[in-house]
Amino acid sequence: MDEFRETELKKRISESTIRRLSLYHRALEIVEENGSETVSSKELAKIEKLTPAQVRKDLSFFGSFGTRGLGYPVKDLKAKIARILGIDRVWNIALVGVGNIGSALVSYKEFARQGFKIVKLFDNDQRKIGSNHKGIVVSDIKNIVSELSGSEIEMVVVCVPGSVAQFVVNDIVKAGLRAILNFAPVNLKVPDDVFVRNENMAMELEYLSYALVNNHSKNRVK
Amino acid sequence: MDEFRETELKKRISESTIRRLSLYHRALEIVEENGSETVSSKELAKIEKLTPAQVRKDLSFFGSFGTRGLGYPVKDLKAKIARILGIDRVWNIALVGVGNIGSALVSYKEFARQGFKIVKLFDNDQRKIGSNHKGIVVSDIKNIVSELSGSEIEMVVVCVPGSVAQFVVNDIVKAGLRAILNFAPVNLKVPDDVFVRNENMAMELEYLSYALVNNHSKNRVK
DNA sequence: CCTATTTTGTGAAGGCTTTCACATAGATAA
DNA sequence: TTATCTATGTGAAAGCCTTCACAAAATAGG
Ligand SMILES: NC(=O)c1ccc[n+]([C@@H]2O[C@H](COP(=O)([O-])OP(=O)(O)OC[C@H]3O[C@@H](n4cnc5c(N)ncnc54)[C@H](O)[C@@H]3O)[C@@H](O)[C@H]2O)c1
Ligand SMILES: NC(=O)c1ccc[n+]([C@@H]2O[C@H](COP(=O)([O-])OP(=O)(O)OC[C@H]3O[C@@H](n4cnc5c(N)ncnc54)[C@H](O)[C@@H]3O)[C@@H](O)[C@H]2O)c1
Repeated sequence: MDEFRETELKKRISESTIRRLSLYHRALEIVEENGSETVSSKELAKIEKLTPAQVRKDLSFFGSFGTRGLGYPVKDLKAKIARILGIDRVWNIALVGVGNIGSALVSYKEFARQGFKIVKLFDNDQRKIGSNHKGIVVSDIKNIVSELSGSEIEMVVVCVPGSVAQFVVNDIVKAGLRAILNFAPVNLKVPDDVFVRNENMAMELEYLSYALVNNHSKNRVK
Repeated sequence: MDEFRETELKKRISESTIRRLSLYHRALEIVEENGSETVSSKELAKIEKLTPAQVRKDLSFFGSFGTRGLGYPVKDLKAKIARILGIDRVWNIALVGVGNIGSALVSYKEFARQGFKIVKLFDNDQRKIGSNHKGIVVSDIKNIVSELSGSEIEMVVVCVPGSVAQFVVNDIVKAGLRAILNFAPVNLKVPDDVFVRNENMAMELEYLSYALVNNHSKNRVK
Protein backbone atom coordinates (compact mmCIF):
# COMPACT_ATOMS: atom_id res chain seq x y z
CA MET A 1 0.00 0.00 0.00
CA ASP A 2 3.00 2.29 0.06
CA GLU A 3 3.17 2.71 -3.67
CA PHE A 4 3.39 6.50 -3.53
CA ARG A 5 6.09 6.87 -0.91
CA GLU A 6 8.98 8.65 -2.52
CA THR A 7 11.62 6.53 -0.84
CA GLU A 8 10.39 3.66 -2.99
CA LEU A 9 10.48 5.63 -6.24
CA LYS A 10 13.52 5.93 -8.44
CA LYS A 11 13.10 9.58 -9.36
CA ARG A 12 13.59 12.47 -7.01
CA ILE A 13 10.45 14.57 -6.86
CA SER A 14 11.11 18.28 -7.16
CA GLU A 15 10.01 20.84 -4.61
CA SER A 16 7.91 22.61 -7.24
CA THR A 17 6.02 19.42 -8.00
CA ILE A 18 5.12 19.01 -4.33
CA ARG A 19 4.01 22.61 -4.04
CA ARG A 20 1.81 22.14 -7.10
CA LEU A 21 0.28 19.02 -5.54
CA SER A 22 -1.03 21.36 -2.83
CA LEU A 23 -2.57 23.49 -5.55
CA TYR A 24 -4.14 20.49 -7.28
CA HIS A 25 -5.58 19.39 -3.96
CA ARG A 26 -7.11 22.81 -3.45
CA ALA A 27 -8.44 22.86 -7.01
CA LEU A 28 -10.00 19.42 -6.51
CA GLU A 29 -11.93 20.77 -3.52
CA ILE A 30 -13.44 23.42 -5.78
CA VAL A 31 -14.26 20.87 -8.48
CA GLU A 32 -15.75 18.52 -5.89
CA GLU A 33 -18.02 21.28 -4.55
CA ASN A 34 -19.21 21.86 -8.11
CA GLY A 35 -20.36 18.26 -8.12
CA SER A 36 -18.17 16.96 -10.94
CA GLU A 37 -17.22 13.29 -10.88
CA THR A 38 -14.21 13.69 -13.16
CA VAL A 39 -11.86 16.49 -14.09
CA SER A 40 -9.34 16.92 -16.92
CA SER A 41 -5.77 18.14 -16.64
CA LYS A 42 -6.93 21.11 -18.68
CA GLU A 43 -9.55 22.10 -16.10
CA LEU A 44 -7.18 21.65 -13.16
CA ALA A 45 -4.56 23.70 -14.98
CA LYS A 46 -7.02 26.49 -15.64
CA ILE A 47 -8.02 26.81 -11.98
CA GLU A 48 -4.43 27.18 -10.81
CA LYS A 49 -3.06 28.95 -13.91
CA LEU A 50 -0.71 26.15 -14.96
CA THR A 51 -0.42 24.08 -18.14
CA PRO A 52 -2.24 20.77 -18.70
CA ALA A 53 1.07 19.07 -19.53
CA GLN A 54 2.49 20.21 -16.20
CA VAL A 55 -0.45 18.75 -14.34
CA ARG A 56 -0.18 15.40 -16.12
CA LYS A 57 3.60 15.22 -15.71
CA ASP A 58 3.42 15.99 -11.99
CA LEU A 59 0.77 13.35 -11.38
CA SER A 60 2.57 10.80 -13.54
CA PHE A 61 5.50 10.76 -11.09
CA PHE A 62 3.22 9.04 -8.62
CA GLY A 63 1.18 6.77 -10.85
CA SER A 64 -1.52 6.66 -13.53
CA PHE A 65 -4.56 8.12 -11.89
CA GLY A 66 -6.59 9.14 -14.93
CA THR A 67 -8.63 7.52 -17.64
CA ARG A 68 -7.81 8.40 -21.24
CA GLY A 69 -10.65 10.15 -22.97
CA LEU A 70 -12.29 10.97 -19.62
CA GLY A 71 -9.95 12.61 -17.14
CA TYR A 72 -9.28 12.03 -13.45
CA PRO A 73 -11.83 10.83 -10.87
CA VAL A 74 -12.19 13.83 -8.55
CA LYS A 75 -12.75 12.16 -5.19
CA ASP A 76 -10.17 9.50 -5.82
CA LEU A 77 -7.45 11.82 -7.08
CA LYS A 78 -8.01 14.14 -4.12
CA ALA A 79 -7.57 11.22 -1.73
CA LYS A 80 -4.44 10.05 -3.53
CA ILE A 81 -2.82 13.48 -3.44
CA ALA A 82 -3.75 13.78 0.24
CA ARG A 83 -1.99 10.49 0.84
CA ILE A 84 1.12 11.57 -1.09
CA LEU A 85 1.29 14.84 0.86
CA GLY A 86 0.68 13.05 4.15
CA ILE A 87 -2.41 15.14 4.88
CA ASP A 88 -4.71 12.11 5.17
CA ARG A 89 -4.20 12.37 8.93
CA VAL A 90 -4.06 14.92 11.74
CA TRP A 91 -0.81 16.73 12.55
CA ASN A 92 -0.43 18.09 16.05
CA ILE A 93 1.39 21.40 16.11
CA ALA A 94 2.96 23.65 18.74
CA LEU A 95 3.20 27.40 18.25
CA VAL A 96 5.89 29.52 19.89
CA GLY A 97 5.38 33.27 20.35
CA VAL A 98 1.75 34.20 20.96
CA GLY A 99 2.06 37.77 19.66
CA ASN A 100 0.46 39.50 16.69
CA ILE A 101 1.01 36.86 14.07
CA GLY A 102 0.93 33.92 16.49
CA SER A 103 -2.50 34.89 17.80
CA ALA A 104 -3.83 35.26 14.25
CA LEU A 105 -2.71 31.74 13.41
CA VAL A 106 -4.21 30.26 16.57
CA SER A 107 -7.55 31.86 15.74
CA TYR A 108 -7.54 30.50 12.19
CA LYS A 109 -10.00 27.61 12.19
CA GLU A 110 -9.28 26.53 8.62
CA PHE A 111 -5.95 24.93 9.62
CA ALA A 112 -7.71 22.52 11.98
CA ARG A 113 -10.20 21.62 9.25
CA GLN A 114 -7.23 20.75 7.04
CA GLY A 115 -5.78 18.49 9.71
CA PHE A 116 -3.24 20.92 11.14
CA LYS A 117 -4.18 21.20 14.81
CA ILE A 118 -2.41 23.74 17.00
CA VAL A 119 -2.51 21.99 20.39
CA LYS A 120 0.19 23.77 22.40
CA LEU A 121 1.38 27.35 22.82
CA PHE A 122 4.64 28.69 24.26
CA ASP A 123 5.74 32.20 25.20
CA ASN A 124 8.28 33.82 27.53
CA ASP A 125 6.07 36.73 28.58
CA GLN A 126 4.87 36.25 32.17
CA ARG A 127 1.61 38.06 31.34
CA LYS A 128 0.87 35.52 28.62
CA ILE A 129 2.03 32.33 30.35
CA GLY A 130 -0.99 30.64 31.94
CA SER A 131 -3.49 32.68 29.94
CA ASN A 132 -6.01 31.00 27.69
CA HIS A 133 -5.97 31.38 23.89
CA LYS A 134 -8.80 29.63 22.04
CA GLY A 135 -8.92 26.95 24.72
CA ILE A 136 -5.17 26.44 24.98
CA VAL A 137 -3.24 27.55 28.06
CA VAL A 138 0.07 29.21 27.15
CA SER A 139 3.09 27.28 28.48
CA ASP A 140 6.39 28.70 29.67
CA ILE A 141 9.07 28.54 26.95
CA LYS A 142 11.45 27.30 29.66
CA ASN A 143 9.74 23.91 29.55
CA ILE A 144 9.63 23.53 25.78
CA VAL A 145 12.22 20.74 25.49
CA SER A 146 10.62 18.51 28.08
CA GLU A 147 7.05 19.24 26.95
CA LEU A 148 7.76 18.49 23.30
CA SER A 149 10.08 15.51 23.77
CA GLY A 150 8.19 12.33 23.10
CA SER A 151 4.89 14.19 22.78
CA GLU A 152 2.33 13.73 20.01
CA ILE A 153 3.48 17.05 18.50
CA GLU A 154 5.50 16.80 15.28
CA MET A 155 5.54 20.34 13.88
CA VAL A 156 6.27 23.76 15.36
CA VAL A 157 5.29 27.20 14.11
CA VAL A 158 7.79 29.84 15.16
CA CYS A 159 6.39 33.37 15.64
CA VAL A 160 8.99 34.93 17.93
CA PRO A 161 11.20 37.94 17.14
CA GLY A 162 14.11 37.20 14.80
CA SER A 163 16.63 37.87 17.57
CA VAL A 164 15.52 34.83 19.57
CA ALA A 165 14.27 32.51 16.81
CA GLN A 166 17.52 30.52 16.58
CA PHE A 167 17.50 29.79 20.32
CA VAL A 168 13.91 28.62 20.22
CA VAL A 169 14.71 26.44 17.22
CA ASN A 170 17.71 24.92 18.99
CA ASP A 171 15.33 23.75 21.72
CA ILE A 172 12.85 22.39 19.18
CA VAL A 173 15.64 20.36 17.58
CA LYS A 174 16.84 19.25 21.00
CA ALA A 175 13.36 17.91 21.67
CA GLY A 176 13.70 15.76 18.57
CA LEU A 177 11.22 17.56 16.29
CA ARG A 178 11.97 17.81 12.60
CA ALA A 179 9.47 20.21 11.02
CA ILE A 180 9.41 23.98 11.52
CA LEU A 181 7.36 26.73 9.91
CA ASN A 182 9.26 29.92 10.55
CA PHE A 183 7.88 33.47 10.40
CA ALA A 184 10.99 35.19 11.76
CA PRO A 185 13.08 36.89 9.07
CA VAL A 186 16.26 34.91 9.76
CA ASN A 187 17.94 31.92 8.18
CA LEU A 188 17.70 29.22 10.81
CA LYS A 189 20.60 26.80 11.20
CA VAL A 190 19.34 23.26 11.71
CA PRO A 191 20.70 19.73 11.17
CA ASP A 192 20.22 18.21 7.71
CA ASP A 193 17.32 16.02 8.82
CA VAL A 194 15.22 18.92 10.11
CA PHE A 195 12.86 20.63 7.66
CA VAL A 196 12.33 24.38 7.79
CA ARG A 197 9.92 26.38 5.67
CA ASN A 198 10.08 30.15 5.84
CA GLU A 199 7.23 32.61 5.48
CA ASN A 200 8.89 35.83 4.45
CA MET A 201 6.30 38.50 3.80
CA ALA A 202 8.86 41.26 3.40
CA MET A 203 10.41 39.27 0.55
CA GLU A 204 7.08 39.15 -1.25
CA LEU A 205 6.58 42.89 -0.85
CA GLU A 206 10.09 43.42 -2.18
CA TYR A 207 9.29 41.27 -5.17
CA LEU A 208 6.23 43.42 -5.88
CA SER A 209 8.39 46.50 -5.52
CA TYR A 210 10.87 45.10 -8.05
CA ALA A 211 8.08 44.15 -10.45
CA LEU A 212 6.53 47.63 -10.36
CA VAL A 213 9.82 49.48 -10.68
CA ASN A 214 10.99 47.31 -13.55
CA ASN A 215 7.60 47.25 -15.21
CA HIS A 216 7.80 43.52 -15.45
CA SER A 217 4.56 43.16 -17.30
CA LYS A 218 4.10 40.21 -19.61
CA ASN A 219 2.55 42.29 -22.36
CA ARG A 220 4.47 45.49 -22.00
CA VAL A 221 5.49 47.44 -25.07
CA LYS A 222 9.19 48.11 -25.50
CA MET B 1 21.75 56.58 -13.70
CA ASP B 2 19.37 53.83 -14.68
CA GLU B 3 22.02 51.21 -15.30
CA PHE B 4 20.31 48.55 -13.16
CA ARG B 5 16.79 48.79 -14.51
CA GLU B 6 15.95 45.48 -16.08
CA THR B 7 14.16 46.98 -19.04
CA GLU B 8 17.54 48.22 -20.19
CA LEU B 9 19.26 44.85 -19.79
CA LYS B 10 19.36 42.17 -22.43
CA LYS B 11 18.91 39.20 -20.12
CA ARG B 12 15.71 38.34 -18.35
CA ILE B 13 16.31 38.14 -14.61
CA SER B 14 14.79 35.07 -13.02
CA GLU B 15 12.35 35.18 -10.14
CA SER B 16 14.75 33.20 -7.97
CA THR B 17 17.50 35.74 -8.50
CA ILE B 18 15.19 38.55 -7.34
CA ARG B 19 14.13 36.59 -4.28
CA ARG B 20 17.76 35.98 -3.42
CA LEU B 21 18.50 39.71 -3.76
CA SER B 22 16.10 40.15 -0.83
CA LEU B 23 18.15 37.63 1.12
CA TYR B 24 21.43 39.35 0.24
CA HIS B 25 19.95 42.66 1.36
CA ARG B 26 18.95 41.12 4.68
CA ALA B 27 22.38 39.49 5.05
CA LEU B 28 24.07 42.82 4.36
CA GLU B 29 22.15 44.39 7.24
CA ILE B 30 23.61 41.76 9.55
CA VAL B 31 27.12 42.28 8.17
CA GLU B 32 26.73 46.05 8.45
CA GLU B 33 25.70 45.77 12.11
CA ASN B 34 28.84 43.71 12.71
CA GLY B 35 30.82 46.71 11.51
CA SER B 36 32.47 45.11 8.47
CA GLU B 37 33.39 47.38 5.58
CA THR B 38 33.55 44.58 3.01
CA VAL B 39 32.05 41.15 2.62
CA SER B 40 32.91 38.22 0.36
CA SER B 41 30.47 36.15 -1.68
CA LYS B 42 31.48 33.27 0.59
CA GLU B 43 30.35 35.08 3.73
CA LEU B 44 27.07 36.24 2.18
CA ALA B 45 26.43 32.69 0.96
CA LYS B 46 27.06 31.28 4.43
CA ILE B 47 24.55 33.61 6.09
CA GLU B 48 21.75 32.64 3.71
CA LYS B 49 22.84 29.03 3.09
CA LEU B 50 23.60 29.48 -0.60
CA THR B 51 26.75 28.96 -2.69
CA PRO B 52 29.36 31.69 -3.32
CA ALA B 53 29.05 31.11 -7.07
CA GLN B 54 25.31 31.72 -6.87
CA VAL B 55 25.84 35.00 -5.05
CA ARG B 56 28.40 36.22 -7.58
CA LYS B 57 26.33 35.14 -10.56
CA ASP B 58 23.20 36.85 -9.25
CA LEU B 59 25.01 40.12 -8.61
CA SER B 60 26.83 39.96 -11.94
CA PHE B 61 23.52 40.28 -13.79
CA PHE B 62 23.34 43.85 -12.54
CA GLY B 63 26.96 44.94 -12.67
CA SER B 64 30.40 44.49 -11.17
CA PHE B 65 30.03 45.58 -7.59
CA GLY B 66 32.99 43.86 -5.98
CA THR B 67 36.76 44.16 -5.83
CA ARG B 68 38.82 41.09 -6.65
CA GLY B 69 40.81 39.86 -3.72
CA LEU B 70 38.73 41.95 -1.31
CA GLY B 71 35.00 41.35 -1.72
CA TYR B 72 32.01 43.70 -1.89
CA PRO B 73 31.71 47.06 -0.09
CA VAL B 74 28.90 46.43 2.39
CA LYS B 75 27.18 49.82 2.50
CA ASP B 76 27.48 50.34 -1.20
CA LEU B 77 26.22 46.90 -2.23
CA LYS B 78 23.28 47.20 0.14
CA ALA B 79 22.32 50.51 -1.47
CA LYS B 80 22.69 49.07 -4.94
CA ILE B 81 20.49 46.07 -4.18
CA ALA B 82 17.93 48.38 -2.57
CA ARG B 83 17.89 50.39 -5.77
CA ILE B 84 17.48 47.29 -7.94
CA LEU B 85 14.60 46.06 -5.79
CA GLY B 86 13.01 49.49 -5.72
CA ILE B 87 13.12 49.64 -1.92
CA ASP B 88 15.18 52.83 -1.86
CA ARG B 89 11.88 54.68 -1.40
CA VAL B 90 8.61 54.48 0.54
CA TRP B 91 5.70 52.40 -0.80
CA ASN B 92 2.24 53.35 0.38
CA ILE B 93 0.03 50.34 0.91
CA ALA B 94 -3.65 49.69 1.51
CA LEU B 95 -4.84 46.64 3.45
CA VAL B 96 -8.25 45.08 2.91
CA GLY B 97 -9.80 42.88 5.60
CA VAL B 98 -8.90 43.99 9.11
CA GLY B 99 -9.40 40.58 10.73
CA ASN B 100 -6.98 38.21 12.43
CA ILE B 101 -4.17 38.35 9.94
CA GLY B 102 -4.88 41.87 8.72
CA SER B 103 -4.63 43.30 12.26
CA ALA B 104 -1.36 41.45 12.81
CA LEU B 105 0.13 43.01 9.70
CA VAL B 106 -1.05 46.51 10.62
CA SER B 107 0.62 46.17 14.02
CA TYR B 108 3.91 45.03 12.53
CA LYS B 109 6.22 48.05 12.75
CA GLU B 110 9.08 46.43 10.87
CA PHE B 111 7.31 46.87 7.51
CA ALA B 112 7.24 50.64 7.93
CA ARG B 113 10.93 50.63 8.83
CA GLN B 114 11.59 48.81 5.56
CA GLY B 115 9.66 51.41 3.59
CA PHE B 116 6.36 49.55 3.31
CA LYS B 117 3.83 51.89 4.92
CA ILE B 118 0.27 50.70 5.45
CA VAL B 119 -1.64 53.96 5.15
CA LYS B 120 -5.22 52.85 4.47
CA LEU B 121 -7.52 50.08 5.73
CA PHE B 122 -10.75 48.72 4.24
CA ASP B 123 -13.38 46.36 5.62
CA ASN B 124 -17.07 45.61 5.04
CA ASP B 125 -17.95 45.02 8.69
CA GLN B 126 -20.00 47.96 10.05
CA ARG B 127 -18.47 47.45 13.50
CA LYS B 128 -14.99 47.91 12.07
CA ILE B 129 -15.68 50.75 9.61
CA GLY B 130 -14.80 54.05 11.27
CA SER B 131 -12.81 52.39 14.05
CA ASN B 132 -9.18 53.24 14.60
CA HIS B 133 -6.37 50.73 14.08
CA LYS B 134 -2.88 51.99 14.93
CA GLY B 135 -3.89 55.48 13.94
CA ILE B 136 -5.69 54.54 10.75
CA VAL B 137 -9.48 54.83 10.47
CA VAL B 138 -11.01 51.83 8.68
CA SER B 139 -12.76 52.81 5.44
CA ASP B 140 -15.83 51.22 3.90
CA ILE B 141 -14.95 48.71 1.18
CA LYS B 142 -17.74 50.27 -0.92
CA ASN B 143 -15.50 53.25 -1.58
CA ILE B 144 -12.36 51.34 -2.44
CA VAL B 145 -12.30 52.13 -6.17
CA SER B 146 -12.69 55.86 -5.73
CA GLU B 147 -10.37 56.07 -2.72
CA LEU B 148 -7.56 54.17 -4.42
CA SER B 149 -7.88 55.66 -7.91
CA GLY B 150 -5.20 58.25 -8.44
CA SER B 151 -4.07 58.02 -4.80
CA GLU B 152 -0.50 57.72 -3.59
CA ILE B 153 -1.16 54.03 -2.83
CA GLU B 154 0.49 51.53 -5.18
CA MET B 155 0.20 48.17 -3.41
CA VAL B 156 -2.64 46.34 -1.66
CA VAL B 157 -2.52 43.55 0.90
CA VAL B 158 -5.59 41.32 0.68
CA CYS B 159 -6.65 39.65 3.95
CA VAL B 160 -10.31 38.89 3.27
CA PRO B 161 -11.92 35.42 3.16
CA GLY B 162 -11.22 33.44 -0.01
CA SER B 163 -14.87 33.62 -1.06
CA VAL B 164 -14.71 37.39 -1.60
CA ALA B 165 -11.05 37.88 -2.51
CA GLN B 166 -11.67 37.89 -6.27
CA PHE B 167 -14.32 40.63 -5.97
CA VAL B 168 -12.04 42.78 -3.86
CA VAL B 169 -9.21 42.26 -6.35
CA ASN B 170 -11.47 43.22 -9.27
CA ASP B 171 -12.01 46.57 -7.57
CA ILE B 172 -8.30 47.00 -6.91
CA VAL B 173 -7.59 46.41 -10.60
CA LYS B 174 -10.43 48.76 -11.54
CA ALA B 175 -8.75 51.45 -9.46
CA GLY B 176 -5.63 51.02 -11.60
CA LEU B 177 -3.37 49.37 -9.02
CA ARG B 178 -0.93 46.71 -10.19
CA ALA B 179 0.60 45.05 -7.10
CA ILE B 180 -1.24 42.70 -4.74
CA LEU B 181 -0.04 40.61 -1.81
CA ASN B 182 -2.73 37.98 -1.31
CA PHE B 183 -3.30 35.92 1.84
CA ALA B 184 -6.53 34.29 0.68
CA PRO B 185 -6.09 30.68 -0.47
CA VAL B 186 -7.40 31.26 -4.00
CA ASN B 187 -5.81 31.80 -7.39
CA LEU B 188 -6.70 35.36 -8.28
CA LYS B 189 -7.47 36.17 -11.91
CA VAL B 190 -5.91 39.48 -12.91
CA PRO B 191 -4.78 41.12 -16.16
CA ASP B 192 -1.25 40.36 -17.33
CA ASP B 193 0.15 43.67 -16.16
CA VAL B 194 -0.98 43.19 -12.55
CA PHE B 195 1.42 41.46 -10.16
CA VAL B 196 0.12 39.09 -7.51
CA ARG B 197 2.18 37.36 -4.85
CA ASN B 198 0.50 34.72 -2.71
CA GLU B 199 1.21 33.88 0.91
CA ASN B 200 -0.03 30.35 1.30
CA MET B 201 0.68 29.07 4.78
CA ALA B 202 -1.30 25.87 4.30
CA MET B 203 0.95 25.01 1.37
CA GLU B 204 4.03 25.33 3.57
CA LEU B 205 2.50 23.10 6.25
CA GLU B 206 1.64 20.57 3.55
CA TYR B 207 5.22 20.64 2.34
CA LEU B 208 6.42 19.89 5.87
CA SER B 209 3.90 17.07 6.07
CA TYR B 210 5.23 15.61 2.81
CA ALA B 211 8.82 15.96 3.97
CA LEU B 212 8.15 14.16 7.25
CA VAL B 213 6.10 11.37 5.71
CA ASN B 214 8.63 10.76 2.96
CA ASN B 215 11.61 11.14 5.27
CA HIS B 216 13.13 13.57 2.88
CA SER B 217 16.31 14.01 4.84
CA LYS B 218 19.46 14.93 2.95
CA ASN B 219 21.60 12.43 4.84
CA ARG B 220 19.13 9.63 5.30
CA VAL B 221 20.32 6.05 5.05
CA LYS B 222 18.55 3.93 2.47
C1' DC C 1 58.72 45.82 -7.60
C1' DC C 2 57.77 41.11 -7.38
C1' DT C 3 55.41 37.11 -5.61
C1' DA C 4 51.92 34.83 -3.24
C1' DT C 5 47.27 35.11 -2.02
C1' DT C 6 42.63 36.26 -2.29
C1' DT C 7 38.32 36.69 -4.42
C1' DT C 8 35.71 38.43 -8.25
C1' DG C 9 33.34 37.89 -12.79
C1' DT C 10 31.95 34.81 -16.24
C1' DG C 11 31.82 31.50 -20.21
C1' DA C 12 30.87 26.72 -20.45
C1' DA C 13 29.11 22.49 -18.62
C1' DG C 14 25.97 20.12 -16.19
C1' DG C 15 21.62 19.34 -14.24
C1' DC C 16 17.00 20.08 -13.54
C1' DT C 17 12.25 21.48 -15.03
C1' DT C 18 8.90 22.50 -18.32
C1' DT C 19 6.87 22.06 -22.67
C1' DC C 20 6.02 19.56 -26.81
C1' DA C 21 3.86 16.22 -29.47
C1' DC C 22 1.99 11.93 -30.25
C1' DA C 23 1.00 7.00 -29.55
C1' DT C 24 -2.22 4.94 -26.72
C1' DA C 25 -6.38 3.63 -24.51
C1' DG C 26 -10.69 4.19 -23.12
C1' DA C 27 -15.38 6.60 -23.91
C1' DT C 28 -19.20 7.52 -26.69
C1' DA C 29 -22.41 6.91 -30.23
C1' DA C 30 -24.53 4.75 -33.96
C1' DT D 1 -18.86 -3.93 -33.46
C1' DT D 2 -16.65 -0.26 -35.58
C1' DA D 3 -15.56 4.53 -36.05
C1' DT D 4 -14.77 8.73 -33.97
C1' DC D 5 -13.42 11.47 -30.34
C1' DT D 6 -11.17 12.79 -26.21
C1' DA D 7 -7.69 13.19 -22.93
C1' DT D 8 -3.97 10.59 -20.65
C1' DG D 9 0.90 9.22 -20.07
C1' DT D 10 5.44 9.89 -21.49
C1' DG D 11 9.84 9.97 -24.16
C1' DA D 12 12.33 13.65 -26.30
C1' DA D 13 13.37 18.46 -26.96
C1' DA D 14 13.77 22.83 -25.35
C1' DG D 15 14.53 25.97 -21.95
C1' DC D 16 16.15 27.55 -17.68
C1' DC D 17 19.06 27.69 -13.61
C1' DT D 18 23.02 26.38 -10.94
C1' DT D 19 27.58 24.92 -10.45
C1' DC D 20 32.17 24.57 -12.13
C1' DA D 21 36.55 26.19 -12.99
C1' DC D 22 39.70 29.50 -14.14
C1' DA D 23 41.56 33.91 -16.04
C1' DA D 24 41.84 38.34 -14.33
C1' DA D 25 42.32 41.83 -11.03
C1' DA D 26 43.39 43.58 -6.87
C1' DT D 27 45.50 43.15 -2.21
C1' DA D 28 49.19 42.16 1.06
C1' DG D 29 53.65 41.26 2.47
C1' DG D 30 58.24 41.37 1.87
N1 LIG E 1 3.21 40.59 12.64
C1 LIG E 1 3.47 40.50 11.34
O1 LIG E 1 2.67 40.92 10.51
C2 LIG E 1 4.74 39.90 10.85
C3 LIG E 1 5.02 39.96 9.49
C4 LIG E 1 6.19 39.40 9.02
C5 LIG E 1 7.03 38.77 9.90
N2 LIG E 1 6.75 38.71 11.20
C6 LIG E 1 7.67 38.05 12.11
O2 LIG E 1 6.96 37.19 12.95
C7 LIG E 1 7.54 37.19 14.25
C8 LIG E 1 6.50 37.58 15.25
O3 LIG E 1 5.99 38.87 14.94
P1 LIG E 1 4.87 39.54 15.79
O4 LIG E 1 4.47 40.79 15.13
O5 LIG E 1 3.83 38.56 16.13
O6 LIG E 1 5.68 39.93 17.12
P2 LIG E 1 5.12 40.09 18.62
O7 LIG E 1 6.14 40.85 19.36
O8 LIG E 1 3.73 40.56 18.57
O9 LIG E 1 5.10 38.60 19.15
C9 LIG E 1 6.24 37.90 19.52
C10 LIG E 1 5.86 36.99 20.66
O10 LIG E 1 6.99 36.17 20.97
C11 LIG E 1 7.14 36.15 22.38
N3 LIG E 1 8.54 35.87 22.67
C12 LIG E 1 9.58 36.71 22.67
N4 LIG E 1 10.72 36.08 22.99
C13 LIG E 1 10.37 34.80 23.25
C14 LIG E 1 11.10 33.66 23.62
N5 LIG E 1 12.42 33.70 23.82
N6 LIG E 1 10.44 32.51 23.78
C15 LIG E 1 9.11 32.45 23.57
N7 LIG E 1 8.37 33.50 23.19
C16 LIG E 1 9.00 34.65 23.04
C17 LIG E 1 6.68 37.49 22.85
O11 LIG E 1 6.31 37.45 24.21
C18 LIG E 1 5.49 37.73 21.93
O12 LIG E 1 4.31 37.18 22.47
C19 LIG E 1 8.72 38.13 14.19
O13 LIG E 1 9.90 37.42 13.91
C20 LIG E 1 8.38 39.02 13.02
O14 LIG E 1 9.54 39.54 12.41
C21 LIG E 1 5.61 39.26 11.69
N1 LIG F 1 -5.55 33.96 10.12
C1 LIG F 1 -4.64 33.16 9.63
O1 LIG F 1 -3.77 32.69 10.34
C2 LIG F 1 -4.63 32.80 8.19
C3 LIG F 1 -3.75 31.84 7.73
C4 LIG F 1 -3.71 31.52 6.39
C5 LIG F 1 -4.57 32.16 5.53
N2 LIG F 1 -5.43 33.06 5.97
C6 LIG F 1 -6.34 33.72 5.02
O2 LIG F 1 -6.33 35.13 5.24
C7 LIG F 1 -7.61 35.66 5.03
C8 LIG F 1 -8.06 36.36 6.30
O3 LIG F 1 -8.06 35.45 7.38
P1 LIG F 1 -8.45 35.93 8.83
O4 LIG F 1 -8.19 34.81 9.74
O5 LIG F 1 -7.79 37.24 9.13
O6 LIG F 1 -10.01 36.13 8.66
P2 LIG F 1 -10.97 37.10 9.49
O7 LIG F 1 -12.35 36.61 9.29
O8 LIG F 1 -10.45 37.28 10.85
O9 LIG F 1 -10.80 38.49 8.74
C9 LIG F 1 -11.38 38.75 7.50
C10 LIG F 1 -11.74 40.23 7.46
O10 LIG F 1 -12.21 40.55 6.16
C11 LIG F 1 -13.39 41.34 6.29
N3 LIG F 1 -14.20 41.16 5.10
C12 LIG F 1 -15.03 40.14 4.78
N4 LIG F 1 -15.58 40.34 3.58
C13 LIG F 1 -15.10 41.52 3.14
C14 LIG F 1 -15.31 42.28 1.96
N5 LIG F 1 -16.11 41.86 0.99
N6 LIG F 1 -14.66 43.43 1.85
C15 LIG F 1 -13.84 43.87 2.80
N7 LIG F 1 -13.60 43.21 3.94
C16 LIG F 1 -14.23 42.05 4.09
C17 LIG F 1 -14.05 40.83 7.55
O11 LIG F 1 -14.93 41.80 8.08
C18 LIG F 1 -12.85 40.59 8.44
O12 LIG F 1 -12.50 41.76 9.14
C19 LIG F 1 -8.50 34.49 4.66
O13 LIG F 1 -8.57 34.39 3.26
C20 LIG F 1 -7.76 33.31 5.21
O14 LIG F 1 -8.04 32.13 4.48
C21 LIG F 1 -5.48 33.41 7.29
